[in-house]
Amino acid sequence: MTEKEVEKKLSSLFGDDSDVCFSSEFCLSVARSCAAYNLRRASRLVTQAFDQALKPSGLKITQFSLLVAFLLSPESNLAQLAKGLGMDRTTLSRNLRLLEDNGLVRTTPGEDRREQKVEITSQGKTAVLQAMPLWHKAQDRVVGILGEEKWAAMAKDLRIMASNLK
Amino acid sequence: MTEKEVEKKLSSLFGDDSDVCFSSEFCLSVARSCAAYNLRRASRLVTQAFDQALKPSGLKITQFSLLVAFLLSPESNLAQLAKGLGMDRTTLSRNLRLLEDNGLVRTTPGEDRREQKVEITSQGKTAVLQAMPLWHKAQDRVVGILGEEKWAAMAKDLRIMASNLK
DNA sequence: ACTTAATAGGAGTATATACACGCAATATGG
DNA sequence: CCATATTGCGTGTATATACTCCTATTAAGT
Repeated sequence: MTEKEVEKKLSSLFGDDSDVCFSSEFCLSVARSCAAYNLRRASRLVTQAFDQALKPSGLKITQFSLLVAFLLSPESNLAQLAKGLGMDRTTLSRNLRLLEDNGLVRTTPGEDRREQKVEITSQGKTAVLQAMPLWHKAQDRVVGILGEEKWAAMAKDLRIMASNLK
Repeated sequence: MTEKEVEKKLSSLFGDDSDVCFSSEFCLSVARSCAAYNLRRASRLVTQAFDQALKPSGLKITQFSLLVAFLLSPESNLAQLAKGLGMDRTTLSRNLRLLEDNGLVRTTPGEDRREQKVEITSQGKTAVLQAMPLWHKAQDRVVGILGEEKWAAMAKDLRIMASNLK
């Protein structure tokens, strides 16, 4: 089947919409409005900014965030943590193993022997302390783009979106 | 060196701040304000929502976005596209290869024989057409959380952040 | 107590992402 | 014209992410 025949078949299947669908205007409106595209792009760029800033500490922003999360919820098991982080359980497991291999956290079985409890090590604490001023610098830079107020509003809305999708 | 000795060393290195730094209050304020954490979490959850919705089409939201981007900028080479997408050049290359392996796009060398031009195939167009109503459904669901207006404002701010970090 | 849920977590596989490095083609300065 | 710089892109490696299936442990129902 030639390309033109396919085009005709598409037209018969989807009607005149198929032309509209491939128009620059339509594609542009999809790209500009798409929640996933806009969030993912910003997320990529912000992640890069933080990772570059954190480089001297040897941590990536994902790892820094995890360590702070462990400090915040030392009693949680992995599933609870994953839920709070809006992250798949298995993703957390794997990110965790990396931190463990680097000696930043320690995992111990809970009383319920199915559970794993996570403890931050002194090495992990040192890393967080080293990273903290670097984090501040990146945070100031990124937040400075919109200004404190707008960022606070966006952060609030991001949390609302997250809590509605969990 | 025991854990306690490490704690003491940390205190002498960083002063009283090290205690403050590990307090729940402080960690909570970091987690609540961190641009990377908040964006990444929302991005993960929104991505999951779109991926689930798009499942019947066989596309992930990343692939759908790329196809729409190719439709929008058929003249761009990979580096230009990557810049527009706020994505590393090599990431785009690899995501592209996947689409090519699945027959959704075709790459041809440009006149400048260093360049690769990307063309969407008829199979790719069919996939986009199939995915479009599914995308709409996910988009409506996600945007509905905040409402059209707030989402439009957030999308605008996300673009501002992105353009300032590129 | 025994059977059956339900729960906590890991392993296999696949995609998404980026950095460091290297190669080929083009552009540029002399 | 040639040497060098620049540009466009691929590969190797590492991390981040999630889905599907699997095992071990505990909870619940009878």
